[in-house]
Amino acid sequence: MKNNPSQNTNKLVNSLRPIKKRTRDMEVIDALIAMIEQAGLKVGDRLPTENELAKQLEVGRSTIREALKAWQGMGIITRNKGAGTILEAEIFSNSVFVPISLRLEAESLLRTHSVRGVLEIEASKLAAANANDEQRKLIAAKFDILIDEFEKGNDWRAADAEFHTAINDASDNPLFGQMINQLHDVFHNIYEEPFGQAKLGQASIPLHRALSEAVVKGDVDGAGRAMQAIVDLVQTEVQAMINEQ
Amino acid sequence: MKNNPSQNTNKLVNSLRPIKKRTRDMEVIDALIAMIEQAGLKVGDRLPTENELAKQLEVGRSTIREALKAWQGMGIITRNKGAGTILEAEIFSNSVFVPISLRLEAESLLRTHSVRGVLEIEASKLAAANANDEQRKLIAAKFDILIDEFEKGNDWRAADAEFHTAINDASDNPLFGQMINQLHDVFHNIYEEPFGQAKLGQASIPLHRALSEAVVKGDVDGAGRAMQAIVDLVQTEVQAMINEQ
DNA sequence: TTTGCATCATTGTCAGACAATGATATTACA
DNA sequence: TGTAATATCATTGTCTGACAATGATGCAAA
Repeated sequence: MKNNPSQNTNKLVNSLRPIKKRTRDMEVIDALIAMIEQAGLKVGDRLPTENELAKQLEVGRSTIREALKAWQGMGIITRNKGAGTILEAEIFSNSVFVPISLRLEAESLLRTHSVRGVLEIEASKLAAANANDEQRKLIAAKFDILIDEFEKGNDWRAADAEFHTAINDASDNPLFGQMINQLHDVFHNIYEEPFGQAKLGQASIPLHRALSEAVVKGDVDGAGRAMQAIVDLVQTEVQAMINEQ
Repeated sequence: MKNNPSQNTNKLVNSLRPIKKRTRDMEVIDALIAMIEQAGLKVGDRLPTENELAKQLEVGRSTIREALKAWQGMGIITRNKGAGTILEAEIFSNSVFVPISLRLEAESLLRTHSVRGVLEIEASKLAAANANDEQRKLIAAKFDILIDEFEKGNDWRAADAEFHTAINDASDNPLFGQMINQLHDVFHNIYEEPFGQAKLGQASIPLHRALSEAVVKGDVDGAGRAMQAIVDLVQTEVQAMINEQ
């Protein structure tokens, strides 16, 4: 083996970062983000039509369409033939999107639930530690609503979601809430397909009292244990449902 | 207020699920998935050209392009002008995508790291509990490589990634590994932009020995503690880097 | 062995046309 | 007057054909 320059050049090359290729529709995306920020468009608002955008940005309509298609794939917008294009998610100039793919199977029910459980337990502990007075009051109030709906025999799922959202918001790390919500959606997408819409978690509602109280009084370990108990109970429900099937 | 039917209809309506609108490019996507599964295409393989796909599926090329654009937005494929379209992620007929949005800022560094930390700690504990002999051997071997590279002063980041991947794989829940990897990517995307490519985590490498040993010998609590120590150390590094800046 | 060049294949962009559909206004009818 | 059917329009979905821009490949030249 002779004197080989490739080793040296490799080290040099490794210190380089790939040059970003900027295609036209990336610039369209940037322009759209700027437009949305400047116009103050909120979730649910309608975007300008494709033709308007094309004329304004001086590009072809197909280019606009391809850019919008990428956003549609990421769930940022929805498009309706005959109607228009609706903004579905908050978007900022420095946003980054992380797509995670899952396979929809019975087993992934347990998997998503167990990952979500880990995150929710941590978020509960953080909430117990970090929540301010206002947030603690909100959590207590959401719990009252939840237990009220539950005891009246109403559909408590919306109240349950609000209760958990209040806790996740109080964790001081919005990423927990985001990921938990996404996993929640996936979870329900999975089990509603093959299993119909069972009210999973019914038995765990009474356990929420301990969670609420622990978070409100700042008992970090207690919050963790309470949430753990809820997660465990739901898991046995899921397991039973899978076995039945 | 007269007899109002909306209350009753609401209850009925709530039990319905939205009908999925099937547009043409969704069917193109389905056909593509079937094609990829049937042809056994792997990550890194090239897809047929747009013209071929259009002719084969008897749709216009623009329809093919829009379908591919959606996949591109989700990171499933990359497309290169002049070259072709490359498969970048495994894809299955029952995959579902979870997009998560983050803002690129210093604080989200800490946030992503803390969420990732929670997941990695749990994955380490699961690995200690569930790994089979083969996986334990692999983890030990990956650790040897890592420490070797580290002591030689080489770039240890690839070895580090392989070590953690071995642990995550042994957790028996692939979702942990998936989400951890995605967060890892986000983390590095964020900090490489404003901070250059610092070798974050350098000081934590020696701590990996305790983690490796605990996982290999099945010490669940020990694995959790070791991973927690690593996470904490990296967090202080990140915090210091942010403060410096 | 490397460099420069010609050629080809492939994706990117554009324009124009028509179809399909949702929203809205108008009309007909009870 | 209120409701249902209808007509009209705006908007997205799809197709066709064309050309531009670029990466890959093979060949010749240095």
